[in-house]
Amino acid sequence: MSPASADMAESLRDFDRSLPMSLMKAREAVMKEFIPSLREHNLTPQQWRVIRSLQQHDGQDMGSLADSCFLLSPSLSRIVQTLEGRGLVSRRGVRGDQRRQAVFLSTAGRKLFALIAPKSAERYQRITEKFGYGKLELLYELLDDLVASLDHPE
Amino acid sequence: MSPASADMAESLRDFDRSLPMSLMKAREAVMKEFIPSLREHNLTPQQWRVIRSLQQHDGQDMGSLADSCFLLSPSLSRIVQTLEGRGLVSRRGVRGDQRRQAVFLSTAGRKLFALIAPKSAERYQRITEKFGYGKLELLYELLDDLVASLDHPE
DNA sequence: CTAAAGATGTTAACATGTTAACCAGTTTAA
DNA sequence: TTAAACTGGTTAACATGTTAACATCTTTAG
Repeated sequence: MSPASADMAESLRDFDRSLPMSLMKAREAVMKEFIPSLREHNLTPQQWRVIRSLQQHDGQDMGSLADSCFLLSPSLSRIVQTLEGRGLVSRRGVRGDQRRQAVFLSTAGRKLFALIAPKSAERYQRITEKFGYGKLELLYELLDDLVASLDHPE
Repeated sequence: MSPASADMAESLRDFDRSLPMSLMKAREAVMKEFIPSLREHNLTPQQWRVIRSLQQHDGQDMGSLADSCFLLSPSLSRIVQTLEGRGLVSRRGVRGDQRRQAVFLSTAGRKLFALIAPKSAERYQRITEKFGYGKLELLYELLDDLVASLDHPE
């Protein structure tokens, strides 16, 4: 093997220690706690994010819903269509701007939220206990800090 | 609004503060630093993970490759097929066990790695500087710790 | 007022995530 | 030894991630 390629291999972090990888693994581990109860109700994590967001602010348009759920518009379009097909949400044009569509949680959607939310809260509680409240807060801070550091390239 | 649903909404963390969400946002922010240089060479982050892993341990079989890249087998199957089609990797049956396929980086694959790796290392360097080495190490520790906490449910 | 620019969403196309089903080769146990 | 169980890997089907193209409606510049 040439010295050049050996040097380059070493200049990269160990494979199992790359930052995106570690963040992904942590996210997977956390999600694993929530996904089973969502699957019982045939919901994906993304669909659940949309429902949760609507529960807090009903009638958001697609744009703000995409922002609050951290989803790209194409994904959100499909997800809302699916939820609409299942009767969990409905849409209505916004008067005054015919481009906008406001999305509303249906009664069935609200019922489903009420069914899942307690379990979800319980899982959070368990994670907080297992990991430690202080460390969890520290982790949130570091993550926010990291995003802020990278958001301002100048 | 009924008191019950209000309570449930409050019992969940603020929407923009859920743990999987924060981890995902941080990962997105970090990936944003690397994706452009990968896209210049028509590589996805996952394809790059496979190439990096092979650069370190050439000739891994699909199973260990999936483990080291943190990919599920179906995803890896497709990715290796794509890379094979582009002539970046090749496969060979393992003598002694006709189920296993060993994957090797081709000369073209090694060349591509050598082209991208320095930029990638440079990005890591920039991230470390912007965020701070100490905080980065602390973050790694917390993430590992979190995964370990959740891996042992008992 | 009207054409250009901008905003809001959707569709298309391709890659990955995820679960289940499946196939072929290997190991194990009766 | 041979059928059952296991292992390594692929394929299928559906949902999402991602970029680009597009259709509409709205605003704005001239």
